[in-house]
Amino acid sequence: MAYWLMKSEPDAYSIDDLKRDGTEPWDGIRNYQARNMMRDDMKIGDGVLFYHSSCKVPAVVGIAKVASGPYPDPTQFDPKAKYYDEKSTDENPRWILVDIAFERKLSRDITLAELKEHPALADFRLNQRGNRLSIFPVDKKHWDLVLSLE
DNA sequence: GCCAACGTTGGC
DNA sequence: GCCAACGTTGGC
Repeated sequence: MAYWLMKSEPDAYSIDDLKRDGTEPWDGIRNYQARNMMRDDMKIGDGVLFYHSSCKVPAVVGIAKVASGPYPDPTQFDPKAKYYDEKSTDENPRWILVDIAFERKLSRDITLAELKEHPALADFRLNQRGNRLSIFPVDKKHWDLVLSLE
């Protein structure tokens, strides 16, 4: 079983939204590296740290899991959707996603500031400069460490 | 709102 | 294939 971190802006889609919905197609990802991970590497049951980005207090706020295999992001085919891609076709879809299922909220938010303070997390991807990727793999040791702070 | 990082686009 | 311009992400 592998572990991942997925970012979401809480104004757009928060951990409470995922709790309400239960399962959510992770649409709107328009970055090839992130797409490739969803398409090739994420397996049903993998653990996901749910992270709130671009907000007042960036933090890991919950745990989710991968809930489907890869399939085409439907928003790429909808001309009215924000994520419409005119170059994408049914035969050759460009954007692939997986479903994410709510598991639980953390008993408290683990803030980015707190993660940065932890010496053993210096090589955690979230703490590194220029980290813009919205999905990335998490080492088990980092997964365990982050959750040990809860 | 600023700025650093970095991905994408398009001219050549 | 190079690289400048531009757009986006995301912390602060």
